[in-house]
Amino acid sequence: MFEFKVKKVCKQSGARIGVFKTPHGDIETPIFMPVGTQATVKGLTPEMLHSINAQIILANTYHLYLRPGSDIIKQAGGLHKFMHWNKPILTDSGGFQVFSLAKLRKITDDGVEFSSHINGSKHFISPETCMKIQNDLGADVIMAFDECSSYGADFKQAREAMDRTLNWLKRCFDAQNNKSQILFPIIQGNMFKELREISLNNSLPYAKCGIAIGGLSVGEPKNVMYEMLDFLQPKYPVNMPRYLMGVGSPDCLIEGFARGIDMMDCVLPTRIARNGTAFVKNGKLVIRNAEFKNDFAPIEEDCQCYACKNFSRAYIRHLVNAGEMLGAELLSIHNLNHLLKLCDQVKQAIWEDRLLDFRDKYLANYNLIKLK
RNA sequence: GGGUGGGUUCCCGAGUGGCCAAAGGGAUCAGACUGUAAAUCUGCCGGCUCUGCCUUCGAUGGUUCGAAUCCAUCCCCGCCCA
Repeated sequence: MFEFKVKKVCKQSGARIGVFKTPHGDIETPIFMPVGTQATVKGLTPEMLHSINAQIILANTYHLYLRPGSDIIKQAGGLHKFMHWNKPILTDSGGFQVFSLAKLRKITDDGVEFSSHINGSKHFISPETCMKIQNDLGADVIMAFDECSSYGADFKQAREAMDRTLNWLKRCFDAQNNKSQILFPIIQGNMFKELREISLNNSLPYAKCGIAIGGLSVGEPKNVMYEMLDFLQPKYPVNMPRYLMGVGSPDCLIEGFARGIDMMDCVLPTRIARNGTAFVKNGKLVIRNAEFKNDFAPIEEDCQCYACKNFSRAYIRHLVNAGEMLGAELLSIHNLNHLLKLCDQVKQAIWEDRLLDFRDKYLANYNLIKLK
């Protein structure tokens, strides 16, 4: 039911164009995946997501398990039906929440005991229960339950988290027998190449059609992340998608794809949208700032998204500053569209074997916004 | 006309002799945000030649070593009575 075909490898970088076949449709890679943690990409209806050509979205095991409960979603007929999204879905395992909600949990080899961030209630998630929850949710791609060590962790801590992740991976693999879902292992190992390599090699037996790189973009300098991706690039199997988790600023997207990554996700476009910022080709515009109060041009002149075709910076700034939800919505549409269009440009550059030229040109203009 | 409550830094509002350039909130302005505890958070928010100085709490004058705070007069505003 799952298959990945590489259709083109960029001679300049090794970046790939591929098609990832899933039960809910084909995904053309490289692709950016909007994040919809709580079974909704905040502010956008599925129709809006279709209109910007979103191909696959994320949802989150931890959050949906706590609320409304995976039983409810199972009862609804699965996530796709529940949220009216008929294209592919990927559910993250909750491993990242174990990391980001660190104060609320206790990790043992068996699993993670944690207090709900919503009401403090006690819960326990093991690799097995994580798989059960993700089975109930019914996403196409499901993620292994992993432990993400924090940036700055020493070798021993990183090693422990990596070992545990591998140990848990085997258990996830054994517990997962739903043929309509594909399990992605997650490579950990913090900033230690040696550990990353061990993690990758030991994950491969369980990687049937996809593998993920976790634990990056957790505070380290970008160069450190790029170096790690460079290190890993020649080591992945060719015939499966590679998913770099949680990375998605425009520059990182290009740099990641250039290093052979096929899929990325990130909350950044929708989060900064809600906080009044728009991606544009040379960086970002803090649209809530005073300089836009009488700027009646669209966010981006040549952008074809709904927000840019119909509304001005001044209007969107007004909405954002007035706390009107439409402001966040329009910026979210724009930002997601911006990243998805960037994927198209990357794809085009790969076809034409000029991805590194494209990257260099893009980065030369990035962060060079000087409007006034 | 009589009585009464009140006028505080852009707004609301605390402060009733020194620890007050003045709590708190809002607005404004700016910054951050990368597998979403985020429509959140942070900073700034009288001026300057900025570890100090200057101007400010309706106005003016006074008491005091010292006043947004006490006294006097005046000017506004709210409420009650006539």
